[in-house]
Amino acid sequence: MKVSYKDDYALKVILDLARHYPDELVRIGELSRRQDVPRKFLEQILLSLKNGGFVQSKRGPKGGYRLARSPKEIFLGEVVRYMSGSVYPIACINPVVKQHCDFKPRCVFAPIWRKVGDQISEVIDPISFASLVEQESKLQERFIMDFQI
Amino acid sequence: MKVSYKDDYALKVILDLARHYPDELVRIGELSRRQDVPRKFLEQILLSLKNGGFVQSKRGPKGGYRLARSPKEIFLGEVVRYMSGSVYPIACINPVVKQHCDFKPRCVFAPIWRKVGDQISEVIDPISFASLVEQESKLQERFIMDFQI
DNA sequence: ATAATCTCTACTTACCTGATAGAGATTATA
DNA sequence: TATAATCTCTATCAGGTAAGTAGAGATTAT
Repeated sequence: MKVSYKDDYALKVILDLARHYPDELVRIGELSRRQDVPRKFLEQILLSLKNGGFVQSKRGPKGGYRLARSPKEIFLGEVVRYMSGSVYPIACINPVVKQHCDFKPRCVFAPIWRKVGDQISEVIDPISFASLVEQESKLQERFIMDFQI
Repeated sequence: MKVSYKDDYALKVILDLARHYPDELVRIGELSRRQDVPRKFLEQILLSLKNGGFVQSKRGPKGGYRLARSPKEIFLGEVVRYMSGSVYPIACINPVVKQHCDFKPRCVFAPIWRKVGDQISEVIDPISFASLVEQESKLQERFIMDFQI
């Protein structure tokens, strides 16, 4: 797994939308400004997230984006897997990729990479965007406290 | 972490050398043939592994490569970290890379990626190449058993 | 002296990432 | 119903990285 800029942008944008869930539609322009993502690039990312079933959109004036589901039901693991394709560190392990190495039955590395992928999943699968929003407001509080002291 | 072809080649070659430790010098040509790695590419990889202190070389007729240390003292984690630079999934976490994102103190993702990297380390750090050789011969036995039955 | 080996640096090719461009479709509202 | 604000879609581009190739050079056993 490698978290590219694109993936990182996607996560930040979903987190932003999670903060505004469920009331407001958020325009691409706002997301682009707040999250510091190039606008035209963000358009593509949002399109992809829409196809992935993570966000919904509305066109025209007063249009914008919002999450397709509650932030409680969107998990970091899902999004990462959708954006970056797999959580495994090598292609031969990814079940989607047909590619297989010739020595497979006797390869001592395959089980290790499988385990690595599984460990990654155990970290990121249980984390919901609702929990991240909560986490964030705690960090924010502490930040303000530190500032006042 | 992403295990590229180059990284994968490096691991296979070290495993091959571990099998021949400590007696024999193994020539690039043999390694290239056995591990199915393009010869000129392998030359570069071995040079890099030499600079990393993993292998030693001898030139001239009867020259070749061998491990610089016992396979018991060479661990998967070391080699992966040396070859692919870092075990963390995103650059802002890697302590070597100075790059930092502006929102750092309030970023809820950073601790997650840090944890992912740490989990990866816990999987690959304790695995020695000696244990992989052992593992491999067990697999080989079972393979022959299955074949006879 | 020769041949076999490793050493070093430069180059090439293809693909991927991050980003930009611009025309098109939809919708609120004056 | 005209207009402007929004999302939608596809093409293109620049730069970097991965994978691999090439060839001249250094060392050493015999």
